[in-house]
Amino acid sequence: MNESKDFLRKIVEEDLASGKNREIITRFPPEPNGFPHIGHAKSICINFGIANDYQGHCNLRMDDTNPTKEDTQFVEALKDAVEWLGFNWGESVYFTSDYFPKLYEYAVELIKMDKAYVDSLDEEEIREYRGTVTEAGRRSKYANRTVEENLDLFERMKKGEFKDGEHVLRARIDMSADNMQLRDPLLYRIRHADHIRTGDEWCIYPMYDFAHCLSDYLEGISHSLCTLEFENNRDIYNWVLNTLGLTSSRPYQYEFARLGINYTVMSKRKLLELVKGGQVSGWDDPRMPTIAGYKRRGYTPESILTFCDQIGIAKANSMVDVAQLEFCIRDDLNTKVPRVLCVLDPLKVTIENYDGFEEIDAPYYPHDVPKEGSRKLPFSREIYIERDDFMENPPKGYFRLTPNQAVRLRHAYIISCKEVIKDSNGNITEIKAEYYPNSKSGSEDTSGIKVKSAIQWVSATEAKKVEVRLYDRLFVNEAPEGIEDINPDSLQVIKNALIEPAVITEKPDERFQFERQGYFYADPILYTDEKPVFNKIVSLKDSWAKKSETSKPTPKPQAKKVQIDGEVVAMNEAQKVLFDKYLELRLNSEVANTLARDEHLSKFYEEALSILNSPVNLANIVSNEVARELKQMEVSELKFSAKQIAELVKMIDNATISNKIAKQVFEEMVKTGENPTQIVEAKGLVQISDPAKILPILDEIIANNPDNVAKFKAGNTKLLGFFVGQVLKATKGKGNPKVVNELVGKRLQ
RNA sequence: UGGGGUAUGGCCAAGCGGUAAGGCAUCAGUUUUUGGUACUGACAUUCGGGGGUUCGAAUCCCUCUACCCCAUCCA
Repeated sequence: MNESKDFLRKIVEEDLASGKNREIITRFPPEPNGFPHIGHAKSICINFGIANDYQGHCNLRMDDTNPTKEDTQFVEALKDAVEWLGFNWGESVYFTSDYFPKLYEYAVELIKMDKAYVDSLDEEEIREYRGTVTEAGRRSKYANRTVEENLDLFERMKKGEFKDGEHVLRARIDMSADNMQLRDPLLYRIRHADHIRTGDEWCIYPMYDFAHCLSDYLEGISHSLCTLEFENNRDIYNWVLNTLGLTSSRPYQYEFARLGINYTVMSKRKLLELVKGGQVSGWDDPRMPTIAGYKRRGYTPESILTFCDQIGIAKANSMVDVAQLEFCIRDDLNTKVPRVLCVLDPLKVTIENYDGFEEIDAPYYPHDVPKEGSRKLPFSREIYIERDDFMENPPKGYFRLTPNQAVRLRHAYIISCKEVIKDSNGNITEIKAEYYPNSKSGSEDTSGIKVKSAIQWVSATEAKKVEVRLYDRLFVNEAPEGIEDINPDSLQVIKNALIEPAVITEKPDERFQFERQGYFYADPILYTDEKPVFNKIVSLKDSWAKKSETSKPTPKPQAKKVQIDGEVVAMNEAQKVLFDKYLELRLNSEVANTLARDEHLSKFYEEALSILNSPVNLANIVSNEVARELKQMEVSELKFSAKQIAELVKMIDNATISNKIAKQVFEEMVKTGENPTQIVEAKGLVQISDPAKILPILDEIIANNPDNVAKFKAGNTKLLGFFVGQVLKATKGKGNPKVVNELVGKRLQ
């Protein structure tokens, strides 16, 4: 289906193909300090999904290195979430705390290597000494303690001889590193606190940067996949493993963008605020973006999985539209759940010409859902319909019941309105109606009456009273900051909705479509037969509601953003001299500019120029191709020389090869450092300019692509490139593109 | 501001020098006893802006701009 793979899977496939890894082991490493949300679901899908795809394994690991924040209720929630989503972590759940003894040993090892030291600055001093993003930091005076002192101090830290914050263990890296994370990062801190698993066994705890890479290593993780904000931490990740010499079959870290959804908050801190502040009923409130919330609301694991699959994996920060998630759950439930009739806001209808009672056999599933099953729908003289489904003065385009418009009762008869009863305030309290006896739904309908819609209804005496909870988005703002953006109407509890009896007595499912309204879920906690409670999972799409909305205020003005160009740094004297000289050599000013501003490039260019007097072509290839290579390495590391470039350009100049071939040759030179002439000879890359040789190839291509020929002739000139490309491909790049171009143009005129 | 990232339709997202995939949303139309579903069609002459290289650039080079991350004893 979808052939394109995400960049992580590409990396994995390359590593497998190159033999770097034999087995793919990933891990999902949450900190048990909150309930997992849909962002975690994305991470779970990535880590478990990739492991599954490549017959590997994914560890579930609780990253429990901070005893003051973690709690066992969260480890349970995490396990629930993974399990509910359908993934299997195998034998056991891992805990970073299981590695505390090993981690301690590694720390001692670093101290012995003099790569770590005990610092005794206080918190504020440490911050101060770290410097800022623009200023280098300076090393603490404690950094020059001897290895013996450090060993002693660290051991005493472990023994509990010091108070919280008195000392920390730090890596000795570089206090002036551009990457702030490398400014002697903390490895261990003292925390006299009870840990959820180790209790009071430890009073020093490893920091994330130290514990994570080593835990990965210890578990034999091959690919450590995390979110973008850890990009800066990758350097320490590598430093720790490299410094400890843990380099064979070690893990590597790759980062992807975390999930953002509009009208939703996704940080654990903010979610915790909602829970603590009582804005929601708990972590599993159906309005919460937590896995527990979605589960409680009635989302299926499949729908979440599909969603994660649809949004893709990339490195660009993005904000996914909630509509995408809603689509996934609708799409899933559409083919799965029974349709039933429920009236949320009942309006009484008395069918004056109907006496008696009957049970109508009604299928649970519509014609387009291939599932079997039906129930009995009681029908009688008094029924209830949705208040919205009657209008005394309807707008045009209204399909439901009006004084002049009949409507079908779904699965039952067609009725028309005879009289509207109102109370003293003018509110409609009842409709007197008539039914058409020969209009019964199905083959029995011989009435010939055409109605515009069918509406839901329930029989007054048989209907069951149910509570229905309607949820709207928790926030009114597309990018909510916090509780100030909360939607005051996100929860609407309807105490007296009426539902057909089969739903309660037969219980054909726990999820239903209430016809014409949406999908609903029997609340797994509150639901009882005496007092049924349903959560709305999601509305059905409603093109009528959209149409009848008061004309939208936003046709959006949106002028195109004017982009202001910044100042370009001026050239210095030497550069200016070069620039002028290059202009005199008739170089394009942009090329001259590129060359003049880069010392290495200009030197390289001058050297090549001294060998071959072809200033323009040399300049072009140096400022483009050579510049690319020089971005990644020093001149001295280049495998090719200026002399070879001159040789290459010479072949372009005398038309032995085309620019296209030159690129191919250049690539080879980059890899092997071979002489261009040799490459051309060895590969037979001399270009073909003879039309007599090209024409037959072109004609064959034309014959094989009649569609594209037609399109081209119809004016789609973009296809010129297609034909040229095809010919070039057929000649393995040797066709002279200029000639080919001309020929295609002529041939297809 | 130093460093590290990222920019492709309203929202995601493929694409890696040769015809701008796909999904969501939107808009039309067909089917429909759910204003649902399904189906059909429309929806980027252009890839953050500007230059350059090339027969040909979203893709290569130069440059500018915008946004995100890093200065927790959090992860």
